[in-house]
Amino acid sequence: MIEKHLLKLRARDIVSAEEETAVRALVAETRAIPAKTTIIRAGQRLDTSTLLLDGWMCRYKDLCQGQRQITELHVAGDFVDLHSFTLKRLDHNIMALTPCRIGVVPHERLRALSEEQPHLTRIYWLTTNIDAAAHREWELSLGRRDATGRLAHLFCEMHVRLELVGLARGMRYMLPLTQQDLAECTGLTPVHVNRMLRDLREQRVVEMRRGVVHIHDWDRLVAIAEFSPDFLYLDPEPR
Amino acid sequence: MIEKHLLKLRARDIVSAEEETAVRALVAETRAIPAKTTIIRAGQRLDTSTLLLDGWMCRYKDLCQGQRQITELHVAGDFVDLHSFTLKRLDHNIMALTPCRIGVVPHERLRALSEEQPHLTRIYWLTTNIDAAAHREWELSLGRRDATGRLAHLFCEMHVRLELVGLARGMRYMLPLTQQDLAECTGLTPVHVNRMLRDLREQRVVEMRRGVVHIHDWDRLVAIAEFSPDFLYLDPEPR
DNA sequence: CGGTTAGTTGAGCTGGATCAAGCGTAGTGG
DNA sequence: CCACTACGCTTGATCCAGCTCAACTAACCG
Repeated sequence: MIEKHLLKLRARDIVSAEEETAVRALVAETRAIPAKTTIIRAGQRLDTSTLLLDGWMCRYKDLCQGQRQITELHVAGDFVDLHSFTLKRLDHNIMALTPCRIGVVPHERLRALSEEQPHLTRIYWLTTNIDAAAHREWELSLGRRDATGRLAHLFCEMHVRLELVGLARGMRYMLPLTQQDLAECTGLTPVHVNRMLRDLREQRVVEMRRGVVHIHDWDRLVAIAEFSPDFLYLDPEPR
Repeated sequence: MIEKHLLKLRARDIVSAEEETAVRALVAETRAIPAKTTIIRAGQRLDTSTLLLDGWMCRYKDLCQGQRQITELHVAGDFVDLHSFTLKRLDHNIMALTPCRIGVVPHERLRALSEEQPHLTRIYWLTTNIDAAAHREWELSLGRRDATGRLAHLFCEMHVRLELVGLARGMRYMLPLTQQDLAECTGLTPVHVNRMLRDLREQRVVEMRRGVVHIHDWDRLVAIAEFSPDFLYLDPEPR
């Protein structure tokens, strides 16, 4: 099930057979996580990182009156907190949105990798930089796109990312988020998310029902979102 | 003038004398940049990175109707686009806000460093992860803080970051941004920024006049911003 | 079949946007 | 030295996208 992770890496650079072996050797154990569990809290000291093998997770931050902002979504194949290897503690929480299977990667293995595998280290460095690019794209959404644009952009982004790991079937994919979750991604209220989803549905652009997104008109969706996949860095290049 | 950069690194980990030599050897040439110049455009292929020695720069993204979002501010000592080493081209533009002096760092030197200096590589990886943490904090601002909170948070963040490199004098520091620039950082309009600055001034919390920020009441400012410096990772730890 | 959670809709409100005008000051050129 | 210009700051009036509050409905589940 680490296959999805390898698909992600290979979309960005060549991974040799030996490197693949090194990647496979990272995971010390796998674990099941129930839905709606916060597995990592901000500030907590960490000595392992989490590779998401199956399910959906998110990073989020809270303000003291309970307002929550989800800063990134994670799908199977994502290294959810690879950055904790250098940061040692996180500035955000990590929560399972659905039941998940994770691979636990001890930091000492990453450290050994960083001493012995400079190329693979650059690839992993790259993946954290791609995470940051997604954060920037979300900053643009939150700061400058209107409500419909934010939702449309999220649907575009997730379509491309899921297709990459084989989790989209044509113009349809699973997105097991509630409207509350979508609101926390987009900086809106659940009520307004609901209305904007209705608009998009009535315009026959996208439809989201019981955790399934169905894109009726990709071009219109891209136009509404002003979506460009550049920030996902999907052209493999030697690093 | 690379001293400020070393101050930043040493706030996060121990940098040995040899490593310091390696850092100093990164800069191939220095260059002066006039104010209001976009030095790097999204998509452009890069083979050098930019170390900001003096002045102010920002990363920004545009939507097609001209709405602009600044995604991060940079001060002297920051490695403005270290991430271009692994990304090869950026998803955002980089602009000088003031006249700047920069150090040009060829990617081949970073590549050699990544082959020969695993510890320093981890430190630089860390600094790009701290950049990402700042992006997350801005996502929280843009998504969930109100206009006053966003401005207050920006003033807190810049105070801490400037103090670190010796650019704050007590509760006063230079912030050479126009109200238009502040609006592009905070996802607001210049008019609304102006009004919220007036509020903060009349409440005797902060004052910003002709590019100088003067904090009258740090505790109130922190409370309005719900500011915590955790996302800046200022406790040095071995990586 | 009753309880719980998520989605839907309506009515009214408000934070921040928009539009427009005026002001202060630094530079520029005559 | 003053007129002129340009740019950034300030303020007022009005508008609207998205929020709040509240009630209702649909789906799921033990």
